[in-house]
Amino acid sequence: MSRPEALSPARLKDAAPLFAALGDATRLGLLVSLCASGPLTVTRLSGQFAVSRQAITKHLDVLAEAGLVTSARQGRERIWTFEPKRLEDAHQYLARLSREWDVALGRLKAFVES
Amino acid sequence: MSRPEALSPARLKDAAPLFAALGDATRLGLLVSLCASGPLTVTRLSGQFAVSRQAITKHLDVLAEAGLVTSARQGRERIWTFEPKRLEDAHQYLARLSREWDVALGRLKAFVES
DNA sequence: AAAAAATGCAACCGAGGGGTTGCATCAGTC
DNA sequence: GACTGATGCAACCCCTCGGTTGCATTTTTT
Repeated sequence: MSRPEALSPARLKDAAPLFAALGDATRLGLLVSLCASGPLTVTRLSGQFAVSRQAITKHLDVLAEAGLVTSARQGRERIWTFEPKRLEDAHQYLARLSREWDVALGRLKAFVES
Repeated sequence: MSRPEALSPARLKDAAPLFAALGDATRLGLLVSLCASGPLTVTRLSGQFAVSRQAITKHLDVLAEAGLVTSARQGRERIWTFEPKRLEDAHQYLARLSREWDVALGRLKAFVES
């Protein structure tokens, strides 16, 4: 059993694809759009970017694979929706790293003062 | 003037490379090592991973480019140190996105109730 | 001064990422 | 049923990424 805060290699393998999905300006832009304007279709989204609709589709697929968006067919169009859960996961990873660093600093301080 | 919380395209262009640097399991592992064990050299770090020293060097260069680590020559070796500032930046980006979403939800709620 | 350790530099390689274009398909609309 | 709009699918292209190997360079150490 590992503490829930531990940053095990297994956790890293889960975190990496998540951050990778966030590591593209167009994809971040898509998330912002979906956050601000609410659920949208591909064609509507691609109107806001300088790339083709198919390129946007691929980006949305990547975001969906990472769990950052979901989609649902509705008649002849597909609606894409932002999914805040995974964003919280990403936040947790960063918090854990940060905490690990603080702990290390504490150890160093204790060592210097001893 | 844009509010400091706004997620402008300019901010996204800054955030994307940062998240991209975090989007690799080996690089996340390097950050964890540097956090937990304190500043280390390349050879010492590469001992903990299954890839060559040169591969680790490239990863460290990527992390340095993103501002997540710094390095300093010391005699015949180079010491790599974790840099917590940029991690805080990443955290801020996520928080802004999350907040934007909450605002949108609030608007939706107000609309439904009107 | 010679050997050993730590790093730097450069070329190369295969896979995947981001983008495009063209065409097929499917669902409303007149 | 014919037309139009929104997607889906597939092939292709170029370039970056992660990784390798081989060798040069710089500092210690003996």
